[in-house]
Amino acid sequence: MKAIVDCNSFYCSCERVFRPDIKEKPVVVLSNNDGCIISRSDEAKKFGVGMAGPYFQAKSLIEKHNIEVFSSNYNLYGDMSRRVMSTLKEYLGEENVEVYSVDEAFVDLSGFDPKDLRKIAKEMKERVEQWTGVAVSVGVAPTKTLAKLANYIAKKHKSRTEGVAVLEAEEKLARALKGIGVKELWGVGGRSAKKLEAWNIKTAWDLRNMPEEWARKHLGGVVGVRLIKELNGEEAIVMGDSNTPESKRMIATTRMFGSTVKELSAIKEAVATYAARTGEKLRRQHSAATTIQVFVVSNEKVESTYFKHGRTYAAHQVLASPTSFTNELIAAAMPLAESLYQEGMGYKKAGVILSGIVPDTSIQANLFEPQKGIGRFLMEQIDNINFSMRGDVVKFAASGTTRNWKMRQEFHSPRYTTRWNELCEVK
DNA sequence: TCTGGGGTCCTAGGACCC
DNA sequence: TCTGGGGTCCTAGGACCC
Repeated sequence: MKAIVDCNSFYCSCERVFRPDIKEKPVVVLSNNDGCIISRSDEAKKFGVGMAGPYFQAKSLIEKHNIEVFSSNYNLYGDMSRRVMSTLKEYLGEENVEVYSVDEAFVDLSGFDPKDLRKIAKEMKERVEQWTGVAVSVGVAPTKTLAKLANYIAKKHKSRTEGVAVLEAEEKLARALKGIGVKELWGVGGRSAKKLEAWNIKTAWDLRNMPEEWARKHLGGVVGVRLIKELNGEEAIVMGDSNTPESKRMIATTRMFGSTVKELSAIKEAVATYAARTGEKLRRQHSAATTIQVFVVSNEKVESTYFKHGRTYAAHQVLASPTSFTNELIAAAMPLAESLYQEGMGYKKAGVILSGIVPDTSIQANLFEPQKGIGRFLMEQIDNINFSMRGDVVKFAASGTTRNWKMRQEFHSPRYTTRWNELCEVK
C-alpha cells in the first residue's frame, strides 16, 4: 500500500506558523511578481477566491473580506518543506519516503498490516502537525494514483475523514471511483478530460473499465495504459521513481519583470542575472550545459485560449564546449539577448534555458588545464559565499546593481527561519 | 494597467546510416 | 523506366504536474 502525504494550503500554512494572529483568518499567497493567487486557506476558498486567478481580479473580493495577502516567500517554504519531509523520514525510515514536490511525499506502507493503516496514517499526520505546525492530509491506497484519489477525498471531506482516507476494501474503492470525475485524477489534465467526456467517460470508474489497448490508442500511449493499470490497483508508477535525485535534463531561470522594460541594458542585466542562476543550479548538480537558449516576451497582444499574452522571441546557441561557468554562460547569453532585442518594443519577461546537460568533466580536466581550474575555484568561492549568505552577495557586473526590472513583491513576509535578522520576535 | 516558474515524459517525424 | 528496409538519434511539440 502507498500513502501520499499532502500539506494543506502549504504556502498559506507556512505563513501562519509564524503569525498565530492569522490562524483563523482567510489567507492567500501570490505568485512571483504578485501576479496570480497560488495558495488559499480554506477560509479564503469559502469567500470564493479562485485558484490560479490573477490577483488584480480578486482584489476587491480580498479587500471586502479582509483577506490577508502575502507575496511568495520561497526561502520560508523551502525550509518548512525540509522540516516536514525530515519528520516523515524519521518516522517511517528514509528509504520509504519519496519526496514528490515541495508539499507532497509518497510513503511506502507495504510492510504494514492492512488493519493498522489508518492508525499509522493518523500518527503520521499528527506527528508532522505537532513538529512543524503544518497541517497535512493523508491518502492511502494500493497504487500512487489511487492514493492521490484517496487524498483528494480526505481533503474534500475534512470533517468526516479527519484528513485521512484509506481506500483498501474493494467496495470502498469502487464507491470512491464512481463518485469522482476524470478531471480530478492525477495525470488527467484539461485536454484529456475533454476528450474523455466526448467518449462519454465521465467518472474514474468509467475510465477504469476501459481496455488498456483503447488507452494506448487514444490516451497518450503508454501514459494512458499506466493510468488504467493504476486505477485497477496494479502498480505501474513505482515507488522511488522520483526519489533518485538524478541530474535535471533541463535547467531554466525565467522571470516576469516588475513592469514593462524598454531598454536593452536592463534586458541584458536581467538575462545575465538569470544566466548566473542557471550556472549555480548547474554546478550544484555537478553538470555542464551544451546549449544555451535565451528568450524574451514582448508586450504585444497575442490571442490564446486562456488570456492574452505577449509574443515570445527565442534564440539559442551551442556552446563551444560544455560549461558550468557563469562567465562563459553570460558571455554566450549577451549576444543572444542583443539579437532578440528590438528598439522601441516593450518587454514583460525574459529567461535562460540550458539543455544538453552532461556530467561536468572539467573537474578532472582541470588537472591539465590550469585556466579552467582557476575558473572552477572562483565559481566555488562565489557559490560558497552566496549560499552561506542566502543571497546574491557576490555577482557579476553584467547583472547590474540597480535592477529596476526586478519583480514586484509588495507583501513579502520575513524569512523567519533562514535569516538571523528576520527571526520571529516574542515580546 | 495587471495573469508564475520550473520541470517531466512521451510521440511523431526528419536526418542519417548501412 | 526504374530507386528498399530497418535502425538510430535528435528535436519540436503536446500534455501534464505542482
